[in-house]
Amino acid sequence: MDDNDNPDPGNDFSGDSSWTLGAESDSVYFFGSDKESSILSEFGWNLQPEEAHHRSLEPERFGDVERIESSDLAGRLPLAESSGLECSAAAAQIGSAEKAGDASTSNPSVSSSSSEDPPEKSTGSGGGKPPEIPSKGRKKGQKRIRQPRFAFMTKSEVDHLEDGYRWRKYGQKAVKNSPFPRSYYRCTNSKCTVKKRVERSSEDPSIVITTYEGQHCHHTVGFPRGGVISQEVTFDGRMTPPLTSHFYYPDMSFHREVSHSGSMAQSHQVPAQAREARALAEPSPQLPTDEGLLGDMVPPGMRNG
DNA sequence: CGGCTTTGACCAGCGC
DNA sequence: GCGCTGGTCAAAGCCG
Repeated sequence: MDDNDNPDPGNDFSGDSSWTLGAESDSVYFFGSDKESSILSEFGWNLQPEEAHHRSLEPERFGDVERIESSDLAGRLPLAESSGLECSAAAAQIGSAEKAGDASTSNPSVSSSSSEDPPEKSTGSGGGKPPEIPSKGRKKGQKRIRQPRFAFMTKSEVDHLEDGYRWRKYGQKAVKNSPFPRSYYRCTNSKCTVKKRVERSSEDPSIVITTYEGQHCHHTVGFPRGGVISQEVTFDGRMTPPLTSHFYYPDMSFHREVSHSGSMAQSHQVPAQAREARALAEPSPQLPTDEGLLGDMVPPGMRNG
């Protein structure tokens, strides 16, 4: 996208509103604009510039994350848990609400058009056909539909954090401006379209940036590999280091900072509105542990299990 | 043998 | 229109 030597426009705080606070974040938290301070303070956030900078990631990597205009905030916050939705339907429904500027949540293509649906692989496209068709799987002309994402940073020595779900790696790419490759994972559940990207921060190699896309439509499988809770907690058999993650919930429009010190229940600086939204979506602040790491991370609206 | 990772190639989107 | 980059595919190989 940008040149290596060219300072990332996203990192340029003097730039305009293209900069967003959350790595994955939304247009709500603008840097370098009046919007920023007003909205942040409205949410009860009181970020110092340095802190904000510290929290920020390279936005260019997350530019495709759903953006939520502040005016749309109220409508997006109570992204209710759609417990009854089918896997693909749930994903498609969410996906349909974004990307397109129209943001009309009533997309009739809900059940059929999600390009992220399993059929993409199993049926058509490159799947069973001999390499006759030049296109490698994706239907041509069909827009890739992005599902809501959220990202969080975790100080951890292991790249792939155990989160209770099983993932299949389907790709790895070198990323621009980073010596570390980015890995692409997909949920092994055939009906689940959730993906995640894992990469290390180029600025702080000890930080793992995990980006989830989509919504699980099933429960965790427990902790299959090793049977213990998240690797970073049990790493080396002890609770070291005290993990700190920064969460960015573009869809929820709030951020949460969690200290992993035994319990992950500590939340700081959660905007009041967001807390309200959370309260609406989840009856109990104490999530059942069978949700695994994700259970405590994923905003209620993004879970569907 | 099934599941998973690796890896090179392909494709779409975006900025210039 | 072109080039760059991110994202995905799928064949091949590895491993339990």
